[in-house]
Amino acid sequence: MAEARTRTRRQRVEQKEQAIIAAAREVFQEHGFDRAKIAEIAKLAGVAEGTVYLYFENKNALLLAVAAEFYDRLTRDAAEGISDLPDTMAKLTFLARHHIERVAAEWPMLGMAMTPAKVSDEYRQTEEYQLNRTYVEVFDQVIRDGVNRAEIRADLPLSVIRDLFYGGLEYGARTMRLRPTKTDIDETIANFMLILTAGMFAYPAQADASGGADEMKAVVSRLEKVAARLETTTA
Amino acid sequence: MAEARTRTRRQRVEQKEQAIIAAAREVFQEHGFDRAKIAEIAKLAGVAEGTVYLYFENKNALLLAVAAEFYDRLTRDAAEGISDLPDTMAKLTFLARHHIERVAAEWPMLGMAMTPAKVSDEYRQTEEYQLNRTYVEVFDQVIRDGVNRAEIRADLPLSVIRDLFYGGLEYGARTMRLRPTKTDIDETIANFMLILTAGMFAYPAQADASGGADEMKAVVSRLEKVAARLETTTA
DNA sequence: ATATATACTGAGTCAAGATCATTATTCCCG
DNA sequence: CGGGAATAATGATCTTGACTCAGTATATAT
Repeated sequence: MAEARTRTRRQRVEQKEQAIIAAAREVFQEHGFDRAKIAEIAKLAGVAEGTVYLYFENKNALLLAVAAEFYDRLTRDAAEGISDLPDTMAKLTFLARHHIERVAAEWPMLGMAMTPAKVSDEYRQTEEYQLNRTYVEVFDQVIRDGVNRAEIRADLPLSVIRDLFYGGLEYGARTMRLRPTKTDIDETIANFMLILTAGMFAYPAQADASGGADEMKAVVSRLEKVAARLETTTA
Repeated sequence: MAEARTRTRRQRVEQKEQAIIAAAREVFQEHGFDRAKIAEIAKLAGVAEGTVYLYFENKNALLLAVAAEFYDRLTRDAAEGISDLPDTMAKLTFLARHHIERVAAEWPMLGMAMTPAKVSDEYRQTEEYQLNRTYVEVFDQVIRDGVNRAEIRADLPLSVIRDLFYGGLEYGARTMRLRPTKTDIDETIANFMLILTAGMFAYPAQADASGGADEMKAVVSRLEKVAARLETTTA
């Protein structure tokens, strides 16, 4: 009896917490962190301003709660998405696409929260760090597996691979967001993976067994696109 | 005479502006943007709080002025540093080192200023964008040269290469900053370049029989000419 | 020397995050 | 039930810091 009532009370409390988080997500999404006002969040959640501070220490903690939900989904979906894929290449391609799509959608809001301003040990004790670490662990495991399966070179530090992968994706997502003409996400990811797998240099290692036919096709294709664009622009 | 007096007045004014910028740099450096107080900057610069607003529209404009100085140095040093280097590999290695060292030193302060919060066309009209674009142009030119010299694959969009390079470096710099044990910068850069040049996959490098190599060069050459013309026309 | 223009000042305004004394609600038990 | 203890919620109030502006000082021109 007391059990049941306590539970319903806790449920009510948790429901209110969820309402606040949901309101915060919406307001952060619309205005960005700095311009979002606690007053608006409170109003949208149907509580008084002071109530927000009963549930969250401050505005940052509120952002963090929103980020935590986001990361949970992100991590779960990443782990789920790669589970049935056959090899490292397929897994990484999936992760790249998954990341770029999610990040493109929510980075404007979350970037602030997740970009570490602190230093060293201090940062490692933040919740941001833990969230990020859990997420990135999915990627790390793919790479470790890849090394074991002899699909990935064993002489590269995992951290360098990881930084290149996610750093490149973050910038790539930004570029896509800023481009007026929509860039093709599949093509971007394909090129991204191509560099990571085969390198960008034109050294002998570049070509596959087919004697460079694929690359030739790619170049010709780009040539045609550029030429076409040149015609329309100057015409 | 009037000339001279006008000049000395302007000099005084510019000197004061410099004093404010210098003070701002110091205070931003110490506390980060959000926690930096205009009051402290004004005091350090030896002017009243209101005076700061005669020189800069607001706190953001002040940060931007600091960023502009930083980018000017950064761009100049980058262009200078690569001028005598023999090939693309050497140039990129230099740029990577140069970037990671500078960014590691000042990103905590400047990251906020230079990370675009806005979207699309709006962002392109900001000064941040122009500063960044000028800096990155040095890199872009290295890549274009590399393609012309057949050192870089011609089938990759420049933007993807650029995003991977600078995105990877930004994350790499962050990792080095956060690592308690100092990681070796030379080793990190070497690994970074290794992935970018040769890829991280363990596939056997299948050398290209030179069949088709000449044709490829010819196509690439034509492509680049067309692309160059396109750029000058639309720029 | 005086008038005009230019530069500077810092007390005051305002917005928004955070606090806390007060009020409302829920729960427990006689 | 009913009253009182615990818990939850409120919003007026406080605080901080970016920004303004009416007034003052300094420089320039005639």
